[in-house]
Amino acid sequence: MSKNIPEKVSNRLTLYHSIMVEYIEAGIETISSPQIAQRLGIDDSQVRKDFKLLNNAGKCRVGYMVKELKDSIEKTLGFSKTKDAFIVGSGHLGLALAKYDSFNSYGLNILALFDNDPQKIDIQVNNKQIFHISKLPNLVQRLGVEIAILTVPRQAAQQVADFLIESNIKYIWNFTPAVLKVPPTVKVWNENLMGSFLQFACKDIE
Amino acid sequence: MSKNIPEKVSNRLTLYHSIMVEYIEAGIETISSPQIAQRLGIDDSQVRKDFKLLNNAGKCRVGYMVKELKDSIEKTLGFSKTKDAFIVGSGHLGLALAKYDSFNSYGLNILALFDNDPQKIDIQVNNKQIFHISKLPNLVQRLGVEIAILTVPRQAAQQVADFLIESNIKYIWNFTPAVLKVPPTVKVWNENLMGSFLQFACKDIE
DNA sequence: ATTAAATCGTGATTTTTTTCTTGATTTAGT
DNA sequence: ACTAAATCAAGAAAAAAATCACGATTTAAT
Repeated sequence: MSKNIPEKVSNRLTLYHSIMVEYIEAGIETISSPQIAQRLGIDDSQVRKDFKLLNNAGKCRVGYMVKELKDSIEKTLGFSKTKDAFIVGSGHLGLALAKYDSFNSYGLNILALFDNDPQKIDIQVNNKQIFHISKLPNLVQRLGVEIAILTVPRQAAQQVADFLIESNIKYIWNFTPAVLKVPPTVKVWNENLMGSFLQFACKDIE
Repeated sequence: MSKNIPEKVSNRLTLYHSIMVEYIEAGIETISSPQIAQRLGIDDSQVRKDFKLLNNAGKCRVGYMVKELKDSIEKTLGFSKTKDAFIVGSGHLGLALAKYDSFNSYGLNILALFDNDPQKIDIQVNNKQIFHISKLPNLVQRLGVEIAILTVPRQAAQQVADFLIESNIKYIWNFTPAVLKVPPTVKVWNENLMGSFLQFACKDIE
């Protein structure tokens, strides 16, 4: 783990992982690189190169063991390392993410949500409580949480981010369209929903 | 438009766009490549190369006109081209996306939602109606919709995708973790939430 | 007017990523 | 056993992306 896997590779690995899950459900034990490549529309040597990173040898004329591949991907991407996180902003998106149980299988554990709207406080969402944002610094410290998932409105994003940083949050997964200003000690991942989609949609929709 | 802008560039362009919006709100009229580069942690020549694609000349010692840049980005990424879409799957994520008004400013227009749960039918979400999935083929044809946003559970994903394809949907924005099998005439964009995040989160969280 | 600093534009360089190629290996069929 | 087809492995080549470097230009300061 932490071999500093490039983003593109990590992306492909999760796609491979989904295919492995599907194959296991279907009771298929081996899979070949051309099979995977065709499914994803990429080159089969690309797939083999990626698997090389996992130190997972295949067998000529047969392919790779599905179960082993799945395990290596999980190990490499750290699915089993639990990563605690808070969702900050309990609007539609925040609530949807709180209810999105798939996060758990990737090791992302949502502990609680926050909002500044008094109406939302103390509501339970998928067994997670919504707290007033003022409670955040204390909970960050007590629970040692380093990751915040930011789902507040764009206008509030920077201000809330500043507050998170003050509260000692180290990683911000930014679902807002704002480009946050942060010190170098804090890492931001911009989840740029539209960016990639526009590319996809505009390539040939004229 | 459709200069076949690489995904990475398109991603950066949306980030630049957000910064432009911020600058306009702040009443700042010019912006320089080092300013932007520092904000995003990238090289300033990279920013200039990207702007080169927009045919938007800067001025030495001054920078670029914020308003012009914003307009060029919008034109290049096709914000003004309305792209109609259906949301298929009215669970938490589908509903959250239906309520996510930012889509509109990028030209993505959600016309309606679909589900197979009779309890959800006819509910209005952000002025969009939820229809039974059986109504989809007809509406695709009548409204000429080509894009579907797939937010059903993983187990149902392939089956629903097959139905969409039969119904003549051409672009699937796939929010499920399933890797869909589609014919070459249909394009899938996998919104791989966890893929990129894992990379971000695991790089130094050990 | 002169100088210094900031910035653009762009060609060259480097790095990264992808694709191509070839040889070795394994399996299945004859 | 022999042959043919599928597949992996790994190095070479090509393509794409990012960074570097430097001359030209503009502005501000002296």
